[in-house]
Parts: sequence; C-alpha cells; structure tokens
Amino acid sequence: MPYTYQYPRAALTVDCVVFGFDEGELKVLLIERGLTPFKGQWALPGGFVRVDETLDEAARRELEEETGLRGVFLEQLYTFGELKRDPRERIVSVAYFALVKLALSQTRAATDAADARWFPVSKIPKLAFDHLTIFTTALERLRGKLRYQPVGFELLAPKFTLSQLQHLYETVLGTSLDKRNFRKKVQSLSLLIPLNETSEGPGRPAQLFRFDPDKYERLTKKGFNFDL
Amino acid sequence: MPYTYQYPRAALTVDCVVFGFDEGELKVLLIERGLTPFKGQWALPGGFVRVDETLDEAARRELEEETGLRGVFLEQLYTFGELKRDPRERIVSVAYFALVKLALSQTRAATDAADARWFPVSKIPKLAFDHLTIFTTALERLRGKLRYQPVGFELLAPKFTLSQLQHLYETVLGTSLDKRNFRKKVQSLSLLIPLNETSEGPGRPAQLFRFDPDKYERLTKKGFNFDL
DNA sequence: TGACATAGTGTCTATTATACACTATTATCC
DNA sequence: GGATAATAGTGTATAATAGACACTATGTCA
Repeated sequence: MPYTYQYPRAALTVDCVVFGFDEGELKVLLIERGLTPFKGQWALPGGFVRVDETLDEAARRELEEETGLRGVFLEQLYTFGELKRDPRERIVSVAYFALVKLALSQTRAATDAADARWFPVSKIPKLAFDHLTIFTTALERLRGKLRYQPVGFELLAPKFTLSQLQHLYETVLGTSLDKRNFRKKVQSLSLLIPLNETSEGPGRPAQLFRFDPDKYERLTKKGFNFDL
Repeated sequence: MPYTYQYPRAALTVDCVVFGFDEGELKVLLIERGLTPFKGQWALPGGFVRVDETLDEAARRELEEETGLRGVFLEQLYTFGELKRDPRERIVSVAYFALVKLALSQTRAATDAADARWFPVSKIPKLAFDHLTIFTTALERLRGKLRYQPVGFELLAPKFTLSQLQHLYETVLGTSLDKRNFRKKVQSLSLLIPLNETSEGPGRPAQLFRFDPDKYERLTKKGFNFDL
C-alpha cells in the first residue's frame, strides 16, 4: 500500500449509461456484477479512474473492457458525489452517457462482469449503488438533447429511412408525430443526404439517407439551431 | 501522512464560476491566490473536497470561506479531468456555476485568498490553472439556460422592473430586443407578480415585479416550457 | 413650466406549426 | 396474374406565434 496522502481522498470512478435502439425499443446496456459489493446484481458499466488517464479515457477504457464497445458517441453527464453511494468507502463517480448504433455493434461481457445485456428502458431491473438515479438522469438528458441536437443519428445505422428516424423520435420522446409534418421538418434542415439505395423488407422500399455531420458543423458555426 | 491506498488517487476539488449583474454588466467573481501555485494570480474560488462532504456542500463551503457568499443559486456545471491541469499533481475538479443577486450581496476576501473582486466578463484577467476554460464553459451554459429556464431572476434583486429584466437578457445574450415584444412574451408566461411599488430614479417610475417560483414549479410539472 | 429621462402600450404582417387522407410501390399468396 | 398486405410518400388550408414598428404617459429637476 505505497500511496499515502496527507488528507483522506475519495476514490474516483466513471459509470456509463449506454443507450441503443433496436426492435423499435430504446435499450440500455447493463452488466451483471462479478464482484462484491452487489455481486450478481445489474449495474452500469464503469470502474475506477486511473491516475494517468483523463475521465474520457477512463470511460472509453471501461466501456471496452466491460462490454467490448468501441468508437461510440460518449459525453459527460453529471458527477455523483453523495456520501454513502458506495457501501465500501467514499466514491465519487463521473457519469457518462453513450449512444450506440445497436444494429451493428457486437457486445460481449468481459473483465469483472459476469454478463452484459441490453434491457428495454421500460424494464430496468434492480440496479446496484445509485445507478438508477444515474440512469434516470441520463434518460432525461437524452430526451432533452434529442430535440435540439442531432444525437438521434447516433442511435441509427449510418443508412436509415425517414420512418426509422420518426419511430426513434416517437419512442424516445414517448409521443406520436405526424408523418408529413415530421418529414417536412426534417427535410427543411437539409442535413440528410439521400442515397442511391432503398430499404429492404415488406411493403414499399424506402429511400435511404445518411446524416451529414460536416454540414451540421458548418451550420452550427453560423448560428444555426437544430430543432425537431 | 496517515492515509494510504492500494492505488494512487487523484485529488478532488470544486471550483465555482460566480456570475453577478451590476451596473448594466455581467460580472464574475475572482479571487487573488494567496498560496502557490499561481500565487498572486486570479482564479476561480474553490478548493479541496473533504471526504465527509458532498460535492454541493464542498462548493458552498468554499464559496463562503473564500468570498463570504451564502444562499446563492448553485448548480453543477462540468467535471474537468485533464492530466496536467494542475502542476502539482493529478487533480480533478468538479466545476459549479453560481448566480448572485449582486446588488444585495456583500463579498469579502478570506482564507487563502488575498482579495476577491468582480470582473466584467469582457475584461477577465489571466487566470490560474485551466480556469479560463471553466469560465468559458460556464458562460456558454448561462447563455443557453437563460432562454429556457428562469435563471435570469437569480441575477436580479427580488423586486425588479421589466426594463431591468430586458437589459439583463440583452447584456448576457449580446443581442438587442424589442421592448414591446419582450414585455408581451414575459407577461404571457404569467410568472411575474406585479407589486404595489414603483422604482425610483430618473424618468417615469416603473412597475416593480417579483418572480413567482412556486407557480413556475407547478407549471413545470404540467409540462410547461419557459422560453424567452 | 418646460426639458429630460424612462415607462408603457397595440396592430398589422410574416413565419411557423398543425391538422388532415389519399396514392404509390413492392412482395406475397392464392 | 390479380388481389391483398405492408409500408412509403406527398400537399394544402388554417391556426398560432413571432416580428416589425412609433407614439403617449409619468415622474424629476432646473
């Protein structure tokens, strides 16, 4: 135990709320804890911040170690510092929220985690620590961001139809939207590039689009406001 | 040095970006550091988080110790965790942003601070650590919040005129607003209670108002959206 | 009492949001 | 190969909201 300090220090962790959208549902990735405390319970992926990595680095590392996910959209959410949030000792956790193109991604359980599994946000099991509070905060943030920032595209495959985009908005926001008005609004942003491809499946094939992040960047710098 | 741990730990601090509005200007409260590092330079008020207090408690305590301020609007902003942000060792800082009814408040310098002083946001001196980054983040947040949350009232005295409110919005957002349209919009929210008092000073006395936070709470729960 | 300083007020127009229903294209099944 | 099922795609009329715009009102002070 070679690390000594003049005053007691809280330990620092990161925890990630990872959202995915699949089968018409918004889902969250949870891991089954392999170690005490709360061994066997479901929890958010996360772990201790090393002294030689930034918070963002720690979040990405833990995410990959515990779930196998890489290269996802990741953003700091809030820092939770209640005194008894961890039964072992004083632990402050910097929470992140992540968005995953679920259809494409492979997840796996690894290191310290017995299992990793996607849960619909309407069927979250009992969570370890204060992870339910963190999850709730993240869900509110996602709902808030969806309207005025182009984060929805992070949850869809790179090529998507307007119907898929609309279903995403309806599911996450819990509302129902008028098809014609939605399409009008989306198209008026001119941030979607129509591809020379159509979707497969039953019914009439649909035009596929991709989001144009560069154009969004340029417009943002000119004071443009995304709003759906 | 009695506190030893198995792994090295970052130290945890809080830093506060305190905004006030006075003489038609948006100002920030800075302290002159009395100790190394950066002794003699200006910095945000803040300090180490004790192991037996929450982050919010630490922010309020440091704010009072270093500036004498109590009972102000305080909200967590962002957590800064770059590796070399402090030259001494690895320090992670949870930043807060605070809004003060400046006209009323008394500030004083204290503990570890040689001086505390209000600076117009357009004339910020060179700041210690990464405090300029923190300040910039806070200013962006304030501008963003002003439009869709009733935070402006936290910067005004409890009794204020519509002109004062408008000037606040114009100054912080850096725009100029139409008087009649602004008043129409504000009044349509019906969150201001007219008082049986008028303002002093040159020109025609103005109706004084106060903000009704209870009504705002009630409306918020019913899905009301503040928007100015 | 006149000049100065600031408060307060309404209408018309343009823009944006909302409500609303049918036709089009593909695959499948008989 | 024609009917059916499934989903895509399209336009207009109305309501609501936002924006432009200029004069009168009320107090103080010289």
